Amino acid sequence: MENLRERKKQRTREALLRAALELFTTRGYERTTVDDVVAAVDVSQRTFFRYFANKEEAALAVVELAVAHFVDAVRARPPHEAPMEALRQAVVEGWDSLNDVIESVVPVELYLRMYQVIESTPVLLAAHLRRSMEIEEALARVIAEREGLDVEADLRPRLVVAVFSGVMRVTERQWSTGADFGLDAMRSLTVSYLEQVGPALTGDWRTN
Amino acid sequence: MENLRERKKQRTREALLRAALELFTTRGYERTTVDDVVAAVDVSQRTFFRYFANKEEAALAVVELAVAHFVDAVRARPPHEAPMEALRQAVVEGWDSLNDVIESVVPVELYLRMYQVIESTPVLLAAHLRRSMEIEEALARVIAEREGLDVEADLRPRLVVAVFSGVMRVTERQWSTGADFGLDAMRSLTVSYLEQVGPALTGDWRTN
DNA sequence: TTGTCAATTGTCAGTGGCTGTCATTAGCCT
DNA sequence: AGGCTAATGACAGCCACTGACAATTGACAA
Repeated sequence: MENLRERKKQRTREALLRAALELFTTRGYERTTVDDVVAAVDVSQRTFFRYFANKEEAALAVVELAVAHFVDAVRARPPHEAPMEALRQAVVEGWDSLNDVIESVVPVELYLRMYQVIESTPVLLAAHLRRSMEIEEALARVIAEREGLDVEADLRPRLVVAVFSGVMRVTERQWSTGADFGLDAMRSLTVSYLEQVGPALTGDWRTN
Repeated sequence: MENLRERKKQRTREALLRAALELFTTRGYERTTVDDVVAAVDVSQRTFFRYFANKEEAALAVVELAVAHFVDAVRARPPHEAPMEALRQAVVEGWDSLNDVIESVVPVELYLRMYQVIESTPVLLAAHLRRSMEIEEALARVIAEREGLDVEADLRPRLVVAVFSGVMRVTERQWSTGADFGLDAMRSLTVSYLEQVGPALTGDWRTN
């Protein structure tokens, strides 16, 4: 952010993002045209598509931030932790700092509302899931490196990550459709869901 | 298929599907326009959109068939089996009959090629993943009913299904990018991946 | 068989996402 | 100040998709 030029670009991007999020969360994603967004910022439509590859990208930009934060948290975990435990801890502890990370870009409240829009808009949910798959691949490589394994040769890294992500997705969904929709609620939900994974996989559901 | 009218509709739909699949698998999904497809069948573009909600739906139609077959297989599992085992058996055994199910609509070879197109086309992969989520919800309800539980109250049904689906997705990906791309290869891959889930979740990766 | 009704299809016009191209503007640097 | 380059705008065009209405075609009874 040395140049005036750079600062201006930054400001344009942020303005577009804010306007998009505001419109998406109020009017809905589908019922908001790109023209609506650019009109609010007073730039040409072409400019929008120079900052965002497509409409989806603008909608998912904030989530991307949170995701990157989580991946970093996993990388920062002490190497002696077992893979599953490292993932679990990264989520639980990463939640504390997440608030600040998001707030530095947009109001957390806007982030939360956008999350609900994503979960309830088919095309956005689809894009979100695909992106999650890419993250899974990245996480698998992190885990593999921690354990000194080859991702291509050993199935386990991708498997733990897949299982973990599966649980997280169920949690997310429950969270986004539930009553208590805040960051704290998400953390406690995460913990209780992860606790139930073991029991759910064992054969005897009747004994407890 | 009583009426001539009904038969004609059926034929039009099949013709569109075949043409679409053929073009998607040879020219690629993105580089095939709907106009290309309708030109091959000689109907209006509007007609295409009367049979398929969108371009994606045509691309995913065959996979949908396989998915439905699998869900039925789960429903048919004996009630005394543990949830995870029922899911596992449904996949493994369902594979035998899958060949016939698919062949009754399109050549299996076309199905397999289409599968690779889906996995390698971002927008199709995204749509496929979203659809998988809906299937997961359906499966969770099946499992819950088998066990006499309330899906909303007990977390475990959704959790097993999520874990299982996560593993299946990893398997699919490996399969679609691997060398041996046939139905038999998929079954053996599935088995070996599911065997590794247990080991992957335990903490001690070094002891075996 | 024919006439009427309903379902299927075609045509057309239009919207919205997205891209390539080229001219214009605006910050940068000597 | 003036030339260079990056950012933007303006415009034309492609493609997916939709609504509306007219034309066609099978169904079915008189």
